Amino acid sequence: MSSVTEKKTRMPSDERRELVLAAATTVFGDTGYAGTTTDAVARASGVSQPYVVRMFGTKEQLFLEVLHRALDKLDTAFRAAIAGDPEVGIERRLGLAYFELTADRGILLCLMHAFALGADPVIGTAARCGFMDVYRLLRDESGMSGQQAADFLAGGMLANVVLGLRLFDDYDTEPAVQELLGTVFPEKLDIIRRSHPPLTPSGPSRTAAPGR
Amino acid sequence: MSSVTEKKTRMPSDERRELVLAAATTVFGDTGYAGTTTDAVARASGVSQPYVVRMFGTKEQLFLEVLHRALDKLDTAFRAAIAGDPEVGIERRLGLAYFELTADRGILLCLMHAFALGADPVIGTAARCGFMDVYRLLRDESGMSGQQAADFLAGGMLANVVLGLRLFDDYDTEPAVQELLGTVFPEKLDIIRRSHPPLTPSGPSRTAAPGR
DNA sequence: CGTCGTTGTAATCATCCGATTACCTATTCG
DNA sequence: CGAATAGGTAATCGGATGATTACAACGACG
Repeated sequence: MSSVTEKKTRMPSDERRELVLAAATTVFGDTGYAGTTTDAVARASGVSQPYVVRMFGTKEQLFLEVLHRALDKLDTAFRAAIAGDPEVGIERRLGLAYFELTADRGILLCLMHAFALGADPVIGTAARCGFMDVYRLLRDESGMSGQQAADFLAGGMLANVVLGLRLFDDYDTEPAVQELLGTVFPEKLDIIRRSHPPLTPSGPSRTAAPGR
Repeated sequence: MSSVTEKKTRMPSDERRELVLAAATTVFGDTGYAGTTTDAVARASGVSQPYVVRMFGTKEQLFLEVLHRALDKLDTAFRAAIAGDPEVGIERRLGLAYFELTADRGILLCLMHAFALGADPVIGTAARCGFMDVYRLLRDESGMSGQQAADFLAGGMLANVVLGLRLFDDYDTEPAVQELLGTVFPEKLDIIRRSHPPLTPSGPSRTAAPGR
């Protein structure tokens, strides 16, 4: 079995940690917090299940790190947009920043899953704080009014739902889906579409790793 | 132990079934599909765990029934709003209908959970169909344009997130929360607030039932 | 009354899954 | 080199959980 990426030398642990976090983001995004097993994260990362647990201590803490990472990326993207070219309207700048985030489904889907778990004492608290931080960022540093910020957030939430529902999978067969997606993503629709290929029954094959 | 609702006579099974569905809606809303156990649903319903399974066959089928019930209530409420007083603008009529639905957190939260599970072959399919049915209803039978319908949906999604996050719990302590909620729920804010009391650490005590 | 379908439960099973333990291997440092 | 530390896995455990089975209580009907 000669994989192309076969390595004799060991990967630095920081790098491996980030790799696991990225894989965990994808898996948690697809199956939610309670619905994903640490083993699934391990397989998606190419490491063993006990190692995932030992790296993060707990599945809950792993999810919290995934959540913080996602919120960080959102924060970074929005701040860059706010500091961007003032010739372009702020809403469009933010919208384009959001579009770039959709390239990684997991980031936005993990946020949605967290936003639906407000009743959880730990995850809910973190999610509330993160959400309000985003709102405050939009309202206080983008020059938007509270109403504008809320409207922008609302559009983002609809976009998240569209991603979570995998509506793109029905784009070709459902006219109403085409119309809706056209208004939710008025720009770059074809690009987003290409980065969200339909889910084949067997799933888009990632690198296979032996089971538990 | 003389409970007030102590009954000698047996409850009709249709009624009991609806009771279990309502309880399941609340529990699934709080902890999501994968995160809730059939035992939790049973305890919230006051019946035994095996009975819940036997009534619905499978946890998955139970959730599907909960989902359909929620979509039905949404459909019914929106159709009533569409047929309502034309003196009032359609958006306000629909908004008020949505407000009434918030009285039962579970309905909207179950929808959100389902909307985030698009990758699930069974639940995802049902969720996509239900969501698009709602969109088509708004676009085709309310007189709204596709853009209006999408905007209304976006506002609804933000409202759902606000409910899922339990932002009302922080209303008194966070000024930004007050401002945001004021713009998300421009009407009846105090009424919604009263129907969404903060979650005490031990949880708002429902009727206790013996564990498994 | 007796029997039969319906409504419901207690006990239990088989599986899954997060976590722990014990162990192995690479790398660093004296 | 040789010991020590960090990176990593195989094996396994214990509890949770969805589902099944066997059985009990109720109620209608002859």
